[in-house]
Amino acid sequence: MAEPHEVPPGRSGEDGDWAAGVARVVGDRWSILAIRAIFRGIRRFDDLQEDLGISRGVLTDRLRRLMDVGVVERVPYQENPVRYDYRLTPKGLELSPMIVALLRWGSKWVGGTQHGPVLVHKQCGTELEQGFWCRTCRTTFGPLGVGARHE
Amino acid sequence: MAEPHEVPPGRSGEDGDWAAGVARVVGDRWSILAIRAIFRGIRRFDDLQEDLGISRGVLTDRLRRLMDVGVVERVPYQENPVRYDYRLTPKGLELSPMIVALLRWGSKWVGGTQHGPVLVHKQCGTELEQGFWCRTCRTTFGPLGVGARHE
DNA sequence: CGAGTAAGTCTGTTTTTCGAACTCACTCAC
DNA sequence: GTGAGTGAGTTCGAAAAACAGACTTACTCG
Repeated sequence: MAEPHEVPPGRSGEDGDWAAGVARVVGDRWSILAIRAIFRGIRRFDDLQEDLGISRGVLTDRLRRLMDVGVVERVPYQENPVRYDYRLTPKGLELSPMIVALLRWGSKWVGGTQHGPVLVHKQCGTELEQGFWCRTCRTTFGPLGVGARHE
Repeated sequence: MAEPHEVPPGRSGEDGDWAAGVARVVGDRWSILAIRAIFRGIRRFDDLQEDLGISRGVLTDRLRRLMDVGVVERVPYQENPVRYDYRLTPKGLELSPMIVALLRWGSKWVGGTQHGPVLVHKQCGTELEQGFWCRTCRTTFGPLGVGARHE
């Protein structure tokens, strides 16, 4: 397997905004794990804290950061006293291809013997494949079929 | 848009190995950026250091870590003195769906006005789509079509 | 009243991260 | 054969972030 040089030319340093924005989301271990936890339906501060095994201060900070970036939102589910649900915004929900890619990669390469849950097409139960799809050629393809074009 | 609860049941804390393994790869801002840089063809220590704008000590550490995990390998391209190319292993190359997902998400949501390079199907130049593919139904689908099955 | 719950904040200690300078082993130009 | 350059690191002290766990606030329920 060769490396696909052609993916994105230019210096990484140039897109400081890309790096800055994306790093705030996947730039540390807790952010992705938190997104994954919310993605799977855990919504409250204490539940997240216990599920992740993260210190409360750091969780506060990460959630605040994810809200700043607009990936997570906090909606009150009661007043007096105010209590919140954390949920993914549409922007956050669109991270799912990334989460799924990570989940699949993890279960293939770091799972050891016990594989985690297998992801399937809900309608028919077939194990899903994730890949790139060309609408014109009506075909799927892997990493080596990817090129880049500048706009 | 609703949250897809059904993705992975169980506690996040249970899969300590998943988290541990995966966190070593995407668990900090430099690892993903380094993988992305190598993915795009940057291979040498000094080039990586300049491209990423990372401190040398941290780069040394990250590369070592990625080698430990087996995502990156170091191959000598000369002796006397020994000098190395860093490249992705097959395991590392298979992170490309994740990288691509991140690239696309980033260019949609954090790019601002200037969009980065558009990823295309190399054979025909059509902008690629990334999604989930069901071999049985011969169809692509989005995050809400994903379910989970335990093995 | 006392216990419980939810969502944090606060504190002092350990870990990471940082930039910048330094090392080592070699090559190439003069 | 001396001086400059290169590639791949290592070492240093200072600054930032992460940690566990106790505390706070504001309610409700028995």
